[in-house]
Amino acid sequence: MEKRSKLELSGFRGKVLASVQLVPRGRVTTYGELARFLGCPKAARVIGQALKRNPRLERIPCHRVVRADGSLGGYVAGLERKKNLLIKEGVKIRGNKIVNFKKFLFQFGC
DNA sequence: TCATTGGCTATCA
DNA sequence: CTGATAGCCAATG
Repeated sequence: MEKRSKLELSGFRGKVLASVQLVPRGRVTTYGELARFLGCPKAARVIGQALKRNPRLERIPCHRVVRADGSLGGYVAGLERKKNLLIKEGVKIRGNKIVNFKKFLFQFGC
């Protein structure tokens, strides 16, 4: 085992954070897709934990991560904040869900 | 070991 | 279509 910097996080969290950073602006991903990409499709909940436990909120675009059905899910800084950011990126939102969500969905390995 | 969690799927109104 | 509800499952602390 190599020694890791303090900024490096343990397995799952680190993977999640790294993967989220791969999501370009104007696109969104889901916890489930992330989990599947990491190899644990059922670990979607842990993805959320990792995102909320991120080392730096500004560094991780957690606002680009939403639920599988397009609902915003949750956000440390408040759902309104997340909504606002997504709209700013060009995502249309109705209520607490994304319109044409699949259209903005970013898939890993594709 | 237990409790917690920013979820997922399925089902119903 | 939207929303509300019920089980499930896996990592973190």
